[in-house]
Amino acid sequence: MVETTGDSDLLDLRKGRPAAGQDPVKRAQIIEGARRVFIDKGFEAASMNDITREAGVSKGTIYVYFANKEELFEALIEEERGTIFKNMYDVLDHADDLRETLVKFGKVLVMKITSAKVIQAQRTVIGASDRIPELGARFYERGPKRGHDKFVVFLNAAIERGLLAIDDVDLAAYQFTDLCLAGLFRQCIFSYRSKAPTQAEIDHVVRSGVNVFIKAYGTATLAAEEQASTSA
Amino acid sequence: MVETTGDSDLLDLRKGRPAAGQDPVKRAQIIEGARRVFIDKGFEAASMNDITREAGVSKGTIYVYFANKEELFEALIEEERGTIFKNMYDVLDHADDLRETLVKFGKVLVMKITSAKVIQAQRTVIGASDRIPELGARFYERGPKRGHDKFVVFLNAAIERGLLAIDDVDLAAYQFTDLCLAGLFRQCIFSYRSKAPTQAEIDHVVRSGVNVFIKAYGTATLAAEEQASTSA
DNA sequence: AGCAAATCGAACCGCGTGGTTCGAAATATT
DNA sequence: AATATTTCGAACCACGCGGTTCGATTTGCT
Repeated sequence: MVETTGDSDLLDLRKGRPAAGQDPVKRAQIIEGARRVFIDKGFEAASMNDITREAGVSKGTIYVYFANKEELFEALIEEERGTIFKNMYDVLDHADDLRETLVKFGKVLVMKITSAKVIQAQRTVIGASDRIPELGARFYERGPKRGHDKFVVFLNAAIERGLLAIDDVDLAAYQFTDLCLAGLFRQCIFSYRSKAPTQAEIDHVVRSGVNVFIKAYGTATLAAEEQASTSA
Repeated sequence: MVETTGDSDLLDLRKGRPAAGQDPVKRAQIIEGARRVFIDKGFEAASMNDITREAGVSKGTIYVYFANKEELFEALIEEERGTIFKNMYDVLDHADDLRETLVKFGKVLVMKITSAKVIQAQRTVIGASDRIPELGARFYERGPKRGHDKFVVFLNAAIERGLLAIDDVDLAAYQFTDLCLAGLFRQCIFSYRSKAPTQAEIDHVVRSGVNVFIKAYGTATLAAEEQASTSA
């Protein structure tokens, strides 16, 4: 209702000095408090006073660093996204045996995405996506989508090596991801599972997923290579 | 806090006439209002006054039918679940060509699950699942899970007919579902797609998913049958 | 028409909301 | 030590919250 944003923008332009709130430590401290509150209460149920309490920072100070609740929430999600997807796709860079690389990649992927922390974060984002669609879109685009693109590159390389034969690589990449997550993601996100899948479960699902994927897209060349390595 | 449920149950037994709040029309009217408000604002942001307004029913009356906000919300979700999954698995009963049955099933599944309405409902449930895990669990159990079980039965029948060879049928059922949804569900739920997938997209993804599934689990018998029908 | 049941609608409760302000206190910088 | 910058913390705002109550009104049945 109140047009404070426009005013402060004008103030920012008035001087070169950007108002205040530039201490990264304080900023991190606020976001850390915000994380605890937002993640376990959701966007709507969370109150700025809760965050104030949890962060150990005065309300006034928070409003120096973040214009409003929504902006603080977005900053938090941006950070969460970063830590979640960091290093997730490193396995793809090691030119290993194709099957084993897929298995390793699948495991990392499933383990991260279905971990209790990440599921909770995703729930928060999904819940907020209804009222702030751009937030969910940005999360997906800079998170899962970016990883998907890296995986497409990986698949194309495997195709070039004659190991895979895929007509729609983009779709195949999605298929692989969802084969690895088969059932697990939906179960976790709906709280049907109260706990994250065990390592054994993940192993089983991922290995089976890789089998399906290779049976569908693996070439004779790949089969020959695998035959050779097992008989060796 | 207030034990109205137990009391009214006693009252119900006392006379043939059920205490109050038993008019299914009024009840439906309240739930319809609740639907509009809950679905587009989420559980927390929705207010009972909003629902009162939207349903055209007085606050007092609502509290005759539902003990509190949470109970009303649960009743709504229960209803939504029912309408969403109704008739979704009918295609499985028609003993058709296996491949075409899978395609039909996949299409219905994806179309329903990724429709704007259903996505919005799922977001609401997921968002609320953080604070009311049993709600999400119940939704999943009586919705997706129930359908999954039906599909497992279908797959077992196909195995018995010698058309498929599957070691872990339960897992394979999840794999099929997620192959059909490849990428789409996550994109929709995170608002990365602002609109539901087109019919053409669904066709493409489902057909590809079925191909992968059959390449992985189809038997020589199935291949021979398909060969025969195409050459006929 | 008469009666009992259901519904309405408004008021009340205590409390917390997000947002904003501002002087006092603490902290850095010179 | 003096100064400039941040942070604190409390107060204030108008408002809506979920929940509950209750007398007046409407409704439906006999």
